[in-house]
Order: sequence, then structure tokens, then C-alpha cells
Amino acid sequence: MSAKERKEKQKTEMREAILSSALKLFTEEGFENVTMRGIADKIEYSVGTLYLYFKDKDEIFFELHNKGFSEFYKKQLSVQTIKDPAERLAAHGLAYVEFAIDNPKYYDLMFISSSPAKVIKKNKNWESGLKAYDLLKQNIIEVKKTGKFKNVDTEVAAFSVWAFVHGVSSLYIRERIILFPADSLKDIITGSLGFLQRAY
Amino acid sequence: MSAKERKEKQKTEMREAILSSALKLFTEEGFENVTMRGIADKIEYSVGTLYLYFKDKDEIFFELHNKGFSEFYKKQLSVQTIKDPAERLAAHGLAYVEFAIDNPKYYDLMFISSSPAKVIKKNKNWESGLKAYDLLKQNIIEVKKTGKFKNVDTEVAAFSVWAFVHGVSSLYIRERIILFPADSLKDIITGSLGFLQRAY
Amino acid sequence: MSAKERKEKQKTEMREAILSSALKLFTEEGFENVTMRGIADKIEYSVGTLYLYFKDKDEIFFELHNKGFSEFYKKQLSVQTIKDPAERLAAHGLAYVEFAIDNPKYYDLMFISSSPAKVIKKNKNWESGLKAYDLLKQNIIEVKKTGKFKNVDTEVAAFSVWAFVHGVSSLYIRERIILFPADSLKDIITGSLGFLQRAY
Amino acid sequence: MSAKERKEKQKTEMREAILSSALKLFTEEGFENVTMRGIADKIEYSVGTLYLYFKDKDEIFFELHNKGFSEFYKKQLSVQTIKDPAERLAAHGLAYVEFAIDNPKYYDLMFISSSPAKVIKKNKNWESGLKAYDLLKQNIIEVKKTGKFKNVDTEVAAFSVWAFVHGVSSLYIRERIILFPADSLKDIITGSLGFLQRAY
DNA sequence: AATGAATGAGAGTTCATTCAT
DNA sequence: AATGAATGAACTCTCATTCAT
Repeated sequence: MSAKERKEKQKTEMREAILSSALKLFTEEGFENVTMRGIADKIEYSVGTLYLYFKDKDEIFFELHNKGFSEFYKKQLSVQTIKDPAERLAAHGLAYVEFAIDNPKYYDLMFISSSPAKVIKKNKNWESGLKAYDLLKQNIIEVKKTGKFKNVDTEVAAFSVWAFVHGVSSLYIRERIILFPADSLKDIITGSLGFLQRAY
Repeated sequence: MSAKERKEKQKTEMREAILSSALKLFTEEGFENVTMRGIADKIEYSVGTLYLYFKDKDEIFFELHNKGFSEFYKKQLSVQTIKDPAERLAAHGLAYVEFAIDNPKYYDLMFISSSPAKVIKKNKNWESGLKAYDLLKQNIIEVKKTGKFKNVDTEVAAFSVWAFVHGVSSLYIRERIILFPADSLKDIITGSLGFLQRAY
Repeated sequence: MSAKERKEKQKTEMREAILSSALKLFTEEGFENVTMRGIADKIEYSVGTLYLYFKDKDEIFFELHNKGFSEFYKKQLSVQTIKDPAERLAAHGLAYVEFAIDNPKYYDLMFISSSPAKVIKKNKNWESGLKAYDLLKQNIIEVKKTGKFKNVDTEVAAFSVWAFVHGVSSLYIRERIILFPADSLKDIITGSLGFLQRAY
Repeated sequence: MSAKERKEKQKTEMREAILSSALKLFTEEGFENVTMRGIADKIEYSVGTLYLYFKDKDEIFFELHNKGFSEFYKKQLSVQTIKDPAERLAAHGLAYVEFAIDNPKYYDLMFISSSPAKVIKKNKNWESGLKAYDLLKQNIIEVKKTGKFKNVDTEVAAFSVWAFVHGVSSLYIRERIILFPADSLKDIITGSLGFLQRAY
């Protein structure tokens, strides 16, 4: 590895460290309650250092948002290879919830917490969200062609599925401790996805 | 009305005015972005006055939280008079979503936004939440007695229903503009509740 | 004096105290080297208090600029009542220098120090400056009508007079300690104004 | 050229580059608004490099001050070869203004802007200034010997001349855009110097 | 010789809260 | 009961300077 590459790598690692520290704090305390000093302390660097890697606090948040949506869309795409429409739709919902379970902090940041005003403005990330929603609708249309989902409006079905997986994910992320013993949670989630399928 | 009562009434009215002003701001801007001055300006009183009615900013939030949960539980109870279990369960879910639609700011405050740390600590409100959840489970058990919900675990069914109505409510409150034309929204929500019932 | 008036007066006095403290510091240290804390310390108040009376640091500077120019123009106008053109012109020059001597900090702020960028932008004060310059040109034209200032272009004469009084004022404000014993300074300045008149 | 000389030359060139970059920025933005990074960026070197050539930011400023005064005094001396006292005095004034016109940034730095505190303390440059002033007084004394300047105190005359040329220079540097069309400016300055001579 | 990552000190500004009136 | 002047602590962000490489 050349000296240049090593430097590049170090730079990337530092950015990752900052982002990771920030992600934890943002979801634990909320954007407004996180201080640059707090982020810096966590990685044992001085505040000024953060500004060598990110323009400002918003940019840190924005970058996390970006990464989250990028991963999210990738995950959604991954099930599109499944041939059978009904199976594919089920996998779609599962993938959604899995993303939330595997990346609870990202999910929180992206879909639950409200974002700082500046970030919302320049945010192109919802495009990923909308594209994912279109994917879902396509899948439902194809399921309908197979004779299932009789008498159900496509728009309604899509909204229902989305609402359901979003509800499951949100409850998992925010309320889990209160409502369920942690070990039975995954079973319950799997069960609930099955429950939804009874509606097909 | 005695002088004492009049005073009492005035005091209550002032508290209501403050709470109403605060509720609007909290849900529009988020707890951390609301200033005591902002709340005071809105009701055209001075900042100091707020402290005559509430100990601090957290207490204002806490009180709103309380009121929200109290209303919420009342709404949930209101459907318990329905005799038929299946009907009652459907009404239960509808009541949940209706509460969110009728009190979007409260719902946001109670179930979506994260609360300031101090409030969470002294918060007994989740008891209302748990009691409501127990109500739901009871209803499901009774539905099962009628032969429906075969092969579905009670816990799973309760979680599923809860997740669904929470998902619908959250999407209604946070994403409506993006995903749907406002006028078709209510139809979609009604439709989606029907959709869930197909799973019975 | 009513309670309201007393309050009004107190408010004004506080503003004056802040402005006076700031004026001193601005001309001693330069705008950029003055801190809000420095201004506050000088009047033995906390920093936050300054923001109750002025929007920000720029506004303090701007206000001083305003006051200075307003006083300056008033002083210039005061000699216009003199009938004899030559006498009036001499008085005009003297008034200029007197303003600088009586208000050295203001003069420095207005005509020597560079202003913070933001203030320059919204600054209408130069209009006062231009109006004063026009006054000077008028006076010169009238002197010429009396037969003096033969063969001198009006524009040149005006510029010369202005340059001279500005030079005298600047030297008085910035270099006095170095070049002259303080007690003979006024004589020298008076003498120099007489010297200029030899050019009539 | 030996290796040592080459090194020496390179070192000098680098210092010159830094000084030139700094001079431009100082007079455009003011000392406090110039950052070491700004200076470094302009010559496309890193910040650290500046510290290989100058102890700190103040030293850069100090060096520019030095250079300016050295040039200034040289220019003043250049007219001393003129034999006729009156002519020499006129040339003296012209040389002063020419220096300002040819080196407006230096003139600003030396005679208008206030210097950072540290620089003022260790500043020996005013000696050059005083020597130049002595030169002026000598010239006036000699003019007086020729019969001109009757009834004028030497001190007063010297101050007057100095004030005038300083005033002209300052206006040229700071106010030109506002008060005059740029193309007629030089004529006006020349004219004003002639105007002063009428006082002889 | 040159770099640029890192820092400490300090800037302007905001705000919940207190308290004398 | 109501005020609003005052504060102290905290915030984000900047920058001259240092130093290991």
C-alpha cells in the first residue's frame, strides 16, 4: 500500500469513526441534543478536528441520511430476483423489516426522527423512498395478476403493506423493551408478517 | 361562582392557553427548537408568566403528554360497549387511527417524537399505553372464542394489529404530503383497515 | 416622571452605556479585536444583556456610525448662517476639524477605520458625507463670485480643502503623541487652517 | 552561483511570495480578517510552510511595514538633490503623494489602518517617519531663507504640508470611487498640489 | 523543505430560568 | 398576577499555531 493510499484509508476511517459516534448519539439523544463536543469526546478528539472532516453538524447528519437510504434501497432491490410474485412480495416486506432490525439507528434517523430543517431542504433521499414504494406497487400489481388480492385496490394494498412493515419496524425500534421480552421479539415479528399474508 | 372559583377557572384557562400554544409549537418545530419565549409570544404574555403556571419547560411537555394519553385511553375505552367481539376489534383499530387523525399533534408527541430525557424518567404514561394494549389482547382472545383467528398466536395477533394501526397513523402524520393526494387519504386509510380484516 | 418614562429613560441610558463602552473599544482596538464580552465587562454586565439592547455586534457599530454622521452633518450645517462667503468657507473648514477634535473616536470610526463588510452594505450614511461635500462646493462657488479663487477649478478647490481638513484631522487623531507636544497642537491646527487661507 | 547562494535566493523568493500574497489580503480585508490559510492558499502552499519563513502572523505584517517605510524614506530622499528650495519642497509633496498612489496598499498599511498591538510595540518604523518629517522641516526652513513663507511658523507650515499630502493620499486610497470619476482623479490631485503652492 | 492533521482558546450568539418590581 | 431585565451556561464554529511524518 502506497503512502497515498494509506493516507486515504486513514481519512476514510476517521470519517467512519465520526459518523459512527454521531449515529449513536443522534438516535440516542436526538439531533438537537447532540453536541459537536459530545461527538468529539466519544472518539477522543478535539472539536475542531470534526471540522476537518465535515463542513458542519448538518453535514454529518446528511451523510448518515445518505448512507442509510443507499443501504435501504440496495436491500429492497435484493429481493427483486425472486420469480414468484407472492413470494417476492413477502420477501419485500421481510426485507423492509430486516433492514430496520439490522440498522435500527439508521431506520430511526431515516423514518422516525424528524430531520433538521436544512437537511430536509436539500434532501434528495426521498427519491429513494419513492422508488422503493413504486417497487412495492409493481409487486402488488403482479400478485394481482396471479388471481390473489381480489377486490383490493392497488393503492390501498400498497399503503397497507407499507404501513404494516413501518409499524412493525417502529415498534421494534422504539418500544421493544416495554412491550416484549427481547428474545421472543423476532418470533413475533415473523409471525406478524405471516399474519399479514392471511389477507392475500 | 365564588371569587375562589373564578380564580381557579382563570388559572385553568391560562394553563390551557399555554398548553395549546406549546402543543402547536412542539409538533411543528420539535421540542428542542421551541423556546419559552416562543410559547409566551404566541399567547402574548411575558416569559416569566409561564413560570407562574409551570415549573419549567419539561413540565409543560409532561402535562401535554399526560393529557394526550388520558384522551387516548378514553377513546379506546369508548368502543368496549360494542357486543360483537369481531366488530369490537375492528372498532378498536379504527378508534386508534381516528385518535391519531383527530389529534395528530398529540399522537406525534406521544408515539413518534422522542421525549426529553427528564420526562421519560418520571413518566407513568406508559401505563395507559399498556392498559390499552391489554384491552386489545382481551378483544383478540374473545374474537378467537368465536372461531376466527384460527392458528394465530394471541401475542402475534395483538402485535400485528397494533403495528398496523401505528404504521397507518405514523404515515398519515408524517408522510402524507409525499405519498398521497390529501383528498384520497381517508379512503385509503379506511380501505387499509378493511384490508387487515381479511386476515381474520 | 411616570413609571413608564422612568423605564424608557433607563433603557436609553443602558443603550448609551453600551454604545459608549463599545465606541471606546472599537477605536482603541479596532472592530475585529473587540469582543462582546469585552464590551460587557466594561459596563459590568453579562454578555447576554447586550443582546437585549442590540441585535448583534454589527448593530452596535452601525448605531455608532449613525450617531456620528448625524452629529457631523449637524455641525456642518451650523456654519451656513454666516453671510460672507469667504468667512463661511473658513468656518466650514474649522467646523470640520472641530468635529474631529471634539469627537475623535467618532471621526476615527467614520472616516479612518474600515467598517465591517455588513455595515458598509446597508450604509446610507455616506449620503450625509456627500451632502456635506456638496455644501462645500456651493460655498466655494460663492467665494469665487466675490473674485477670490481666481483660476482655480471648483472641483480642485473643493477636493483640496477637504483633503486638507481630513489630513489635519487624521494626523490629530492618530499621530498626535508622536509628532507634537499636546499643548501646542491646537495652535498648530489653527495656524494650519490660516495657512490654507493664504491660497485664496 | 553556489549551492548556498541558490538556497538563499530560493528562500528570499519564497518570503517575497508570502509577503506579496499577505499584502494584498491585508489591505483588501484588513489584518484581522486575513487567515494564515488564506495567505497560504493564495501561493498554493500549506499553512505550515508559512511558519518556516515567518515566526507568526504578526511578523509577516511587521515585515511589510518595514518594507513600506524603507521604500517610503527612499522616495523622500530622492528629491533632495534638487537645488532650488521651493522646487524641492514642491517635489517633496509630490513624491509623498506619488508614493501613496504607486503603493496604495503599503500606504494604507503604514498610515491609515491600525496595526496589531504587538507590532506597534516593537515598531521602530516611526523613526523613518520622523526622519522624513525632519527633512520636510529643513526644506521649509530653506524656503523661508529665500523670502517666501513670510509670517508663517515653520512648525505650522510643516504640519500643514504634511496634513495636506496625507489628506490627499488618504482620500485617494479610501474614497476615490465615491467622490470622483476615476479618470479625472489624477488631474485633481495635481491641481490640488498646485493649489497648496498658492499659499507659499 | 513541506505537509496537513490536530488542538486549545476563544469568538458570537441563544436560551431556560430567576427575581426585583 | 405579571413583568422583563439580567444572567450563566451552553452551543456551533474558526483559527493561529504546533509537530510528527
